[in-house]
Amino acid sequence: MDAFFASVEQASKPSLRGKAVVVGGLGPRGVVATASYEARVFGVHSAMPMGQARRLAPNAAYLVPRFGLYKAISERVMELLRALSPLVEPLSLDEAFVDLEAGGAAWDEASARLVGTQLRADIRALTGLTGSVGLAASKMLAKIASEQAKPDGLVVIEPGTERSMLGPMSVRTLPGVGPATGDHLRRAGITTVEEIVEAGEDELVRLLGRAHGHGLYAMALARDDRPVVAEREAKSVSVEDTYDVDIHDRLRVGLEVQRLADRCVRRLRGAGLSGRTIVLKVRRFDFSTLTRSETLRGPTDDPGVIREAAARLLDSVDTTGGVRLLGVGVSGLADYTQEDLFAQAAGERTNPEQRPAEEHAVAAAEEQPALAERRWPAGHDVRHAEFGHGWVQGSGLGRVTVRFETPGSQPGRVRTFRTDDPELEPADPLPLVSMRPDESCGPDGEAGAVGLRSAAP
DNA sequence: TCTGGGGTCCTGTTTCGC
DNA sequence: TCTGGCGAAACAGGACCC
Repeated sequence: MDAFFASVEQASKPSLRGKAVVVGGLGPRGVVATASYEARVFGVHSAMPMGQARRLAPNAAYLVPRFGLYKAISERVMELLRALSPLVEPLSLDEAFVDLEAGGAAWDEASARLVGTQLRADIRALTGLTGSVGLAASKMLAKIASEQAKPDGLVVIEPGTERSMLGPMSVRTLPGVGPATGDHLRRAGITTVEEIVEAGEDELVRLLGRAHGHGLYAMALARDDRPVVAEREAKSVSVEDTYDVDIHDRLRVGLEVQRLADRCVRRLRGAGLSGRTIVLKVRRFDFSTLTRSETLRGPTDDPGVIREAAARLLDSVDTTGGVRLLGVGVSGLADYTQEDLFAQAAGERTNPEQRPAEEHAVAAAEEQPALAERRWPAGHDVRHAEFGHGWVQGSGLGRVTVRFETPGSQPGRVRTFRTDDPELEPADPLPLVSMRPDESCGPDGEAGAVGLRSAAP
């Protein structure tokens, strides 16, 4: 489901359908998460600085992402996939591999095509969104097929045709070849997949190192026997913040690191995990990034222990000149168990009486009272006592502008209120698909990328 | 008003324990 | 007791992905 976030926003906001929509961070250092196809026409694409996007498409709608809503929709689609096979490997909220052979859902090209077509119809009926399907004998090829299929299509790569299809394609088509590797290969005179094959495995290993070299050579030959893995356990948990302006005050840097450590602990505990290695990440004013890590004697989820480790790590970092980003992470994860207590004792940190106070501190660090404009993030749903359901078009200077419409309605009218208007309150998103089956509310031209893996006959 | 946030994997180097 | 060697962890950085 490519342009997934933008598609969801268009589906839930009738006035945005057919229009340029950009979802991403709206602060001075935000970047584009997803641009609708209409916005891409202006040259806007993901990972682009928001400021640049605004220059290219000044009249687009700019919205903050609503992960909760995207996640809920994603889960419904994943359920559809799991009905096809127990082997479903989500890559992100909007993409997954399905091993159709393992599920017995398909065994040859014809049956796979049928399953793919039905799946796309089901996704549309269930969510009102369109998804694309790529069918092939391996994960790599299914992924390439799904890229070709979007928007709103289905592509099959037939066994036997893989090599000739890949040959003329850019090396950048292959998963794992980004800007750096692409440049590296280009300097060696390699720009297409068949040139990788011609260069030979030894040359690739020489250029890129063992793992990457071998892997890429195999990919170029369309050899990929990586299995679809249903449940992969998380290996790390981290949080990070980029600040609107660089932080110079060392004291403030320390405080932010503590806040991040607490947030990280909340996520860790929410997932029922603890971890052994604490990682501090610092991006300095000049965008140079460094990490410092420390490994404890055993896994912990104790906020005091993690805060102190992060603080120690910060001691070894020079922050003169200012920092633009700070992050705290935990890796070396373990399921949260009793032996934690032992680990903490071994880590000679916390005394038990301290713990309740720390728990309290973590709870109290819950999101701070928001600023007036922060209460009305662009794109979020609201309800007005008189005018009903709508969404925030923009806010500032004590005013908030709301468009009153719902997924099933006609494009609605806009009204402006004071940010402290008592009749206005935040609301939950409405379902995208209305109960009436004859009411179509598909977003326009949205692409999907559900990679499917089918059996080679 | 250039460059997010949350991850994974790999590599080269250093450290540590036996 | 000193030293060397070796392998496993730890550590730091970088590339990549969505």
